[in-house]
Amino acid sequence: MRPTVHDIAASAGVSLATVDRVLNRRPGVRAVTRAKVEDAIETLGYVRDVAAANLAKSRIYPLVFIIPAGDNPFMRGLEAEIAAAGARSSADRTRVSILTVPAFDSMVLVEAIDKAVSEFPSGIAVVAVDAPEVAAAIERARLAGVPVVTLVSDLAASGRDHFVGIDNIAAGRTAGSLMGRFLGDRAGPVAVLAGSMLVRDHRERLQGFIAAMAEDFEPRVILDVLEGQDDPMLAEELVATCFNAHPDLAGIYSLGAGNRGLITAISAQGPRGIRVIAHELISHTRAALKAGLIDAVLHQDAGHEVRSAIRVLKAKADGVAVIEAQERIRIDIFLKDNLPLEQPGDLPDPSGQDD
Amino acid sequence: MRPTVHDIAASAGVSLATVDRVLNRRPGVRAVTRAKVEDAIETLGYVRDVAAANLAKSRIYPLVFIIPAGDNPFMRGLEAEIAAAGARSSADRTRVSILTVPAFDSMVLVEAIDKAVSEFPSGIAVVAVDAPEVAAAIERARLAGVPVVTLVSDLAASGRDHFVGIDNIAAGRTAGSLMGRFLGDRAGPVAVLAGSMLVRDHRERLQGFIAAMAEDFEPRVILDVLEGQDDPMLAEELVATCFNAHPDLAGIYSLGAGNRGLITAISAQGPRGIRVIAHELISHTRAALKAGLIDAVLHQDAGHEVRSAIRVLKAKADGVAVIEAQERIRIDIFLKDNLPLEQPGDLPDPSGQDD
DNA sequence: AATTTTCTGATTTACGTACATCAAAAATTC
DNA sequence: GAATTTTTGATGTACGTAAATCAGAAAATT
Repeated sequence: MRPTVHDIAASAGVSLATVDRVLNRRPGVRAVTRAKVEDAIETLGYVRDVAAANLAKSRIYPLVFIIPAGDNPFMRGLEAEIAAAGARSSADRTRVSILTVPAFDSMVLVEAIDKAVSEFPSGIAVVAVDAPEVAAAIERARLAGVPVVTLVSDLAASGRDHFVGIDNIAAGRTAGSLMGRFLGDRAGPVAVLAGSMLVRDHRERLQGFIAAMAEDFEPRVILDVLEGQDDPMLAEELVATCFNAHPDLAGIYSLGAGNRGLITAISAQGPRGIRVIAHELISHTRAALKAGLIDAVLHQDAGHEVRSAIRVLKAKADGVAVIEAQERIRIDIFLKDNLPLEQPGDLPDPSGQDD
Repeated sequence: MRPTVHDIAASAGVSLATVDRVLNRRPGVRAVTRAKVEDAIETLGYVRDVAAANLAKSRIYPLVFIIPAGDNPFMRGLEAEIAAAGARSSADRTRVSILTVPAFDSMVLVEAIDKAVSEFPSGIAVVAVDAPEVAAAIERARLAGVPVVTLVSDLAASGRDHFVGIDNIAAGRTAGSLMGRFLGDRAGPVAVLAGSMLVRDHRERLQGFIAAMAEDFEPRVILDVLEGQDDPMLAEELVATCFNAHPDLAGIYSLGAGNRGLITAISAQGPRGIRVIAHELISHTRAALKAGLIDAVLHQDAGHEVRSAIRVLKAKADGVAVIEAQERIRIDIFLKDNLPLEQPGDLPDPSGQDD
């Protein structure tokens, strides 16, 4: 049996109340007594029974998720996963709420963070825009004692407690490596379609992609990045223009959420054997993968990210360690041959694959 | 606040004791009264607080893992992950024990299962050999009321409650698809190195590989499968012989655990531009991937599988539902560009990436 | 109607921790 | 050494559920 507070008290030769004072950092314990207790805790290997503690405290963890608004399918899938986690929330003593803010707008995001902090939640998860004022807001949250994790897109030099998301440089490198191999000897330049260079994940993917292409597949021209603002119409227009300007285009890497526009533009072209690698498995990319319009899709599992964010925030709130390996988010690579089954519960988009 | 048993009792107009009898299926409740209580449960949306219940029961879950012995690095990594989960076990009220049995030996496996069942654990996780006698043993476990999950390798038509592992047909298809694309126009046959056709996962990978190659990359000869029994020496010999017999060999798919032998044989050959796809990211395949000897590694995360098996067995023991998406094991695809960092804790092998 | 059997209620203890209160003891200050 | 302050002990209640006991009520049987 694992030791309890009673065992600690007996072993240290003090009362239960004193043990409690030490454990919960309550005042009124002499340093020598505290040391005795901590000694007993150490030697007996006591670990607090969190379930019992939470029961006694009847504690709940209010968590706030701040994510971009708009019709970005990945973000809507993320929102659905957050809601799904919220529906299960009674089981893990957590209550999640969702705040949506306009995409790529750091000032509104800052306001949202400050507002969330003012209600002293147990933790905040935020899809960050990479700007100094956002970092400052997160720093304020930290000072207020509210743990913050960044979700999907990270933030340079901020005090966030943890980043829940994939290694986007590695994702870009992977895309580059696959693109290089898929192209083989085929000549022609490669285009890159992004959402915005204001978000760190897009910048990092681009960086990784260019680096991998340069290292291993030398004489390959990579055209200037097309910024589609994750807007289907704009993305379609940019891609179509690019097709016209470069009849010998060999491949496209779509690293943002402009996939609907991309797919429309490709379909309109007819089969030209262009290699296409995209991000996020949603209904459109899934269909395009099956149809052979897209060769590979890199993916991050929104459900896993949400559950991971919740676990991490709870752990930070309790001041306990997380299982690092469990919280590392994978870069999933999907070909048409390893598509997961579509879940009935998947509303518009999410692919439903997880930890 | 979520409703408690007291609320149910009040709402149904019965006593706490009766509610308890209904909730825990104790005898001595008339059908009409039971209906009243269940009604109240339904309308109030009561869900039992598992933490409090476990506290009251001071219940622990003894779980048994039965895995192959021998120096198969993946299995040793699995064992390490089970041990790691065991070290954390106090937190989740579980106590795991490990039984190792000779690989590919169904009779010994049957004995091990029967022995485990005889001690009435809360659940059993077993790396199955696909044989009828094993299925029968699992059926006996079921009849004894012990939940069973198969781990890594599944079992045809058995009463196992759940399979924790990847979709091996999809894994084989993915390998085929990658192989086809990586080869491009390069001529020459493709070899397949397996461990044993006695385990279902190897059979299914082969099946998927052949199917994908046949469908999408038609005129490509796939040589007869080499069965290396997951033995480094034998595997090396088989591969070397194959090299000699087929100087124009274009690719190798290693779907079992014979990677050390494979890598030795490839290194001995010098650079011949053969495309190699292997399974399981362990120290050898990781090094070979970095060195360019292997092009891609398909992987299943042992840590995730162990945690998933524990979650599922606990859920089955409690008779509650699992989060399906969380328990789906991914097929990880690693290129040299998306290798996860090596964890200091990774003893010989496991790659440490998870849910 | 009397008896037996089956249900139901009331109550208590327990799980491991949190938290509050009040008294007693020890240490500190003057 | 007396007064004060700080530290410690003892005790009780609470969290939500499990499980047991015993008495009493209701139903079924005779």
